[in-house]
Amino acid sequence: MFRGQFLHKISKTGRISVPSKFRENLKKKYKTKNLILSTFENSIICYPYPEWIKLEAKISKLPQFKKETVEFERYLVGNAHECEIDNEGRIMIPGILRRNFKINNNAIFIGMLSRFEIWSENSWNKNLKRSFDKFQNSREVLDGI
Amino acid sequence: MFRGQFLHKISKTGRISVPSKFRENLKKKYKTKNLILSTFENSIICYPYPEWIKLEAKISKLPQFKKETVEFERYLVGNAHECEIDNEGRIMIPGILRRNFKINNNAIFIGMLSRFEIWSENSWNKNLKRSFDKFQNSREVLDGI
DNA sequence: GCGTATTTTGTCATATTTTGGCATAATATA
DNA sequence: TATATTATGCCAAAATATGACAAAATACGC
Repeated sequence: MFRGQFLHKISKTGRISVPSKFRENLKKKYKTKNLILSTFENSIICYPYPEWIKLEAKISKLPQFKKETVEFERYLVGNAHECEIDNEGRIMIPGILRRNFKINNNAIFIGMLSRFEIWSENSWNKNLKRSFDKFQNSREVLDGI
Repeated sequence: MFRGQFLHKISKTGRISVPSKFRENLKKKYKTKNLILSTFENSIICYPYPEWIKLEAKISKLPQFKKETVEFERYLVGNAHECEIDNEGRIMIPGILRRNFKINNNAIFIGMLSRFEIWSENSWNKNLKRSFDKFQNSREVLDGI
């Protein structure tokens, strides 16, 4: 499970090291060094490759010419970049994602159990504030399960 | 599988390099350098040659005189251009397609699993905004699948 | 606390990918 | 047929990604 929050630096070439705890989980649970980075709200969302494949299997069954499903596919798959963790434990975040999310210096990794997110420090801080306000509501969701 | 998003430049003569990841996939999975480009919504849609052949097989089973299917066929098949990836990894986008989609300087490649799309930067950005609004909803669709 | 091991970061060299330019070939147009 | 337009092949520059190594920072055991 991916848990917790980590602040890491990005190199000029767009490389950033994945938190070692996340790497450990990837290895043990998923037996992979591969991630798919895609986009969700204001962050980059990272799926272990096997998790993403499950998702993709579903997507590939959607109709190819129906407007809504095509838009959805375009969005989700069109933003999905595969990347491999190197020997130093780093990934390269493609330039286009870095630009889209204005991730320059520091980034924040957020564990989300079966996946994790990467935020620019700025938007995380903004988001955090909003989240705190909403938190009171969203926590009640759990009580319903 | 074709995934991700890539911003590339078009030469004055209409050539553009196909993202190397896409080329890799074409080689491994389809063992071809040939694409069929056609039109779909506001973009150029690109099929690996073998995928296009499958599509043609489906299309040929459609009723031959039904208004909607004929129009669809005319649109998709009537705009289809075959093209080959050259030694530098580039294709030539036929002038007629470039003009139709106002693709001048930059173009964006969008991976769509079994195929990919080429957008002018402008219309992609416009489309992106619309999609963003819908995304929150469409993503929840996945939870239901 | 201190020393050791691990993790994260920085830097450099190399390889790959993308782009630009130009000369020639093919095709269309007058 | 001559001319303009468009397409292709080839080479090299520029931009970007990757691999390897080592320094700095952090975590961990005692």
